[in-house]
Amino acid sequence: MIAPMDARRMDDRQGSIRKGRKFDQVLDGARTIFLRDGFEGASVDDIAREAGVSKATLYAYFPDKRLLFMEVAKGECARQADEALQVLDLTAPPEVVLRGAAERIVAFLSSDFGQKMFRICVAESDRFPALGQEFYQSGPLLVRERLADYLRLAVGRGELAIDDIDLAADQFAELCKADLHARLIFGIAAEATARDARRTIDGAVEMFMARYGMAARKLA
Amino acid sequence: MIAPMDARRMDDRQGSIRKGRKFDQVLDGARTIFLRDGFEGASVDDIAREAGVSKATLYAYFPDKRLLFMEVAKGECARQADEALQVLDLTAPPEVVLRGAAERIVAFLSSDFGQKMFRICVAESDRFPALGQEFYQSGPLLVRERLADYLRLAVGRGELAIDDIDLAADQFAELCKADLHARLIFGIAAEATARDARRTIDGAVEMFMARYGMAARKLA
DNA sequence: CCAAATCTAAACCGATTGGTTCAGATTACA
DNA sequence: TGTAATCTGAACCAATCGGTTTAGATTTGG
Repeated sequence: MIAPMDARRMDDRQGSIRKGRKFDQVLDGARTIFLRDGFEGASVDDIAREAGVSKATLYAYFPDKRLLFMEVAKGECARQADEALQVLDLTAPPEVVLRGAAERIVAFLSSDFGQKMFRICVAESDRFPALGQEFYQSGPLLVRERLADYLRLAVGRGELAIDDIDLAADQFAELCKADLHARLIFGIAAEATARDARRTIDGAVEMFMARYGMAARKLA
Repeated sequence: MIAPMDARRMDDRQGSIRKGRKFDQVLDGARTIFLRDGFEGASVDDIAREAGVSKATLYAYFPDKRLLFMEVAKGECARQADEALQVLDLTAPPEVVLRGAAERIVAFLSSDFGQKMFRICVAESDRFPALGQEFYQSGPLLVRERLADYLRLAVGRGELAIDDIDLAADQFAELCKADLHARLIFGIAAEATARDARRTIDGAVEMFMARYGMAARKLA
């Protein structure tokens, strides 16, 4: 039951709203409960209990439930994005880079955190617009931008032929969901088997290369 | 304020649980409120008021809120699916058939109903598993099956070359979401412009044909 | 026209919620 | 040490919720 709060004691404490010493406890507890029960489903009392903090303290840090959730979501998405899209050798052939990217995307979609956060943000994003936008920007949009950066690189190298880079990036990300995402999100499958993942990833890479690889250009 | 309840007075009244004359009123009211407020967000009192019916009557038809929502979702999804995937000339060239299918898929994703139902089902599908499964079966799965049927046809005709038909169908459906679905779902864009829709649809058809069209086979 | 089926309105229940308040304990800091 | 900041715990609030009950009105069909 010991929360892993290692290297984040005095880092991102810029213009935030914290005042005291139990800031991290609150955030950790909130993350646990929100991920377990969703946004509406999570009660503030539960969060305070899990955090080992009085409700008064919690409300001293975060003026309301939404702000608290936003903070949790923001931090966690940034963390996931950082540690996911780091170690990719962008000089490798497109098939290799794309496969690596696909593996990371699939891993995120399949993860417990990815699924629950997606669910919550989708659910709440019309009565709570700021949340949807925040998630979109630090999720799908970020992935698209990184992918687009690489695609531009590969096009410059003559490895790929793409006119609408943004569209291509979105298409690839979307292909990585095929058959997997819906089954997970709607609870048809509890988790993605390695076989399913491989099938989707292979399919995505092959399709992308068929469309944008240089081999196809011989026909044009 | 007159609900359009035309040709469904004495049709699907098989083994259901109705007893009286205000069945349709309840369902119509429930649909309105559920679509406006979501599942958790909708209060049974609101539904009864909108339906012009007492709460006691409502509970005489539907033992609880979930059953009521399931009935609404089931009926509405079936209706949408029927009227959407009907008028397609399957003998036309693949580019044409696929474009037609893509247009319908995009239209559904962009529709108010499509968005709200998706949101609700995603949100509720882990604390309410039957709902997620019901939606998956009468939504994504149904689309995939119809698409797969057509693809098999086209492959038999020698117009396409596909080994994993189910995967191809999923890929196509997924490509139709590129850049559109996320922006709508997370409230970045209020609605899809005709230009955006065309871009996504063209992109999906071109990519699919590049991968599975007969032209590509010349290389293998 | 009467009796059975259906519907109504409103009161009611127990539970839960997000959020507030406050007197007093604990901590940090100088 | 002393004082200011921080934290506690529990009581409290108003509101909302899904669902039940009941006594009586309305409709239906024979």
